[in-house]
Amino acid sequence: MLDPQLIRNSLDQIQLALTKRAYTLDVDSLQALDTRRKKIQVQTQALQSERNRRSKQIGKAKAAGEDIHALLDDVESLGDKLKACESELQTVQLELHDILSGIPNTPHETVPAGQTEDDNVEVRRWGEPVQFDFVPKDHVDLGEALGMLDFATATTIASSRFVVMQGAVARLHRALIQFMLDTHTQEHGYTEVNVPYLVNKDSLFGTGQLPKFAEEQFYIDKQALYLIPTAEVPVTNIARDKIIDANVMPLKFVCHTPCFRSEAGSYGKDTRGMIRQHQFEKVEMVQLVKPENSYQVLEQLTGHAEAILQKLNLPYRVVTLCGGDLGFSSAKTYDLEVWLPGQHKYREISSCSNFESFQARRLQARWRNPDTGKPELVHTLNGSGLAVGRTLIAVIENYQDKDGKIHIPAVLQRYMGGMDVIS
RNA sequence: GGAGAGGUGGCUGAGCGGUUGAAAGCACUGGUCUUGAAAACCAGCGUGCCUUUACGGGCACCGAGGGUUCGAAUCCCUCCCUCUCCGCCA
Repeated sequence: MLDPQLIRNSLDQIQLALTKRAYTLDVDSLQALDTRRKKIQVQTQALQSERNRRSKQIGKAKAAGEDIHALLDDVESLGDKLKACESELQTVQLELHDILSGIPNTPHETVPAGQTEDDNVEVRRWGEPVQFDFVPKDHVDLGEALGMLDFATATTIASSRFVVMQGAVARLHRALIQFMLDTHTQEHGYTEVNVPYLVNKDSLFGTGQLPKFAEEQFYIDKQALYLIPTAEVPVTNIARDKIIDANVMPLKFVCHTPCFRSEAGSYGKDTRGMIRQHQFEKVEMVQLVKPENSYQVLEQLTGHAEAILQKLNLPYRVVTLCGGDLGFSSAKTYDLEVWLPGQHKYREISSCSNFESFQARRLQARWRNPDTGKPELVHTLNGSGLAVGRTLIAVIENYQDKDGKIHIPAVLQRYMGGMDVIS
């Protein structure tokens, strides 16, 4: 949610910023609604004030043993008027809140203009795609040939967009998780957390998945809980309705969870293999920081995700998302794209974002600024470090040999009981 | 799932229809005292919103949402959560 203060006072500026993400803000109706809100609020509060004043008088008169009938008659006429005003105020405030909570974050000034992912700007590349002296296979062919990836069985168990992993590939998947968690906790200073995989509405609202993206979520009607689409939701919500002590900041959490996405609206997309699944695992980094640091932290956090790819020796590039490709809550996002020989393409494997105070305002996640003594909104950031399923794909495809064996990256061998090749 | 108890400010905890945004204590901040510190004493100390050039004034908030009343932290209803005991269970 954007700062209502800014919306009132600098609406044109916000509108201009939002054009970068091709979002058109209906300035006129928003302004008209807020003017109405203001008028009704002033009126309501005046009536409430009057009622309070007279009720106090009645209290005093009664205590003094005076006759209160005249006073009661006097206050009677207030009631209906006040009720009407209060309910109208509530209606208008709800309407305003609905509109406000549907407006995306304003992009940071360094975010490039553009409509689609084709307009994203490459920042840097790391590593050289391997030149194979044979035609490289994709992870589906490799995994099925090894008997360790089984999409058909998963479909009979659940539906499409699931997978069954077996043997050394299942273990490699687990090894990746361990390796990522160890790296972030031991080398990057994150605290490991374990969180609920089911969350309530308020949590999803807080991070911005609701109300706009309800279709993307798996929902359990009976208990009114949602399966998490990313650890970002439960982990960031650790700070909901809290005032964080300045001297424990920044809060840095790393968390491994499964993620569940309905993938509504992406029917034809990435139907082959493990790229786009209803269920996948991810290691997520989340930071809650002082506002003045957040862009510096975004660079660091992106570096932490890159470190995993570098240790795995997987070639990748970093792109800055353009305004049109930016997520709803994000002010600036770097995507990390790993080289997949099977697709002969760079594909997204991590997304690192600064949400500034956008999520914090929805969450009421604050810290006490020692300079002002007042609670102020924190800035929230997160980044995948990394998407485990896609990392598994990248390892399988980049480390294949002409016999269809998968060589295990050196940093993972200790998690594989010393195994160095899967065959 | 059954029975009971309870949810009040950063924390502990009083209030159970009127002048209570809320006693008291702790914590915190400023001051006095002290070479310094501690102790003691004095003062201050919730959040959001509206209004005002400013000083200030006003409204709302005692788990959430409704209701009764001139007036609700206090009474009634619904829901959520926590704790204790019993049952069931990884």
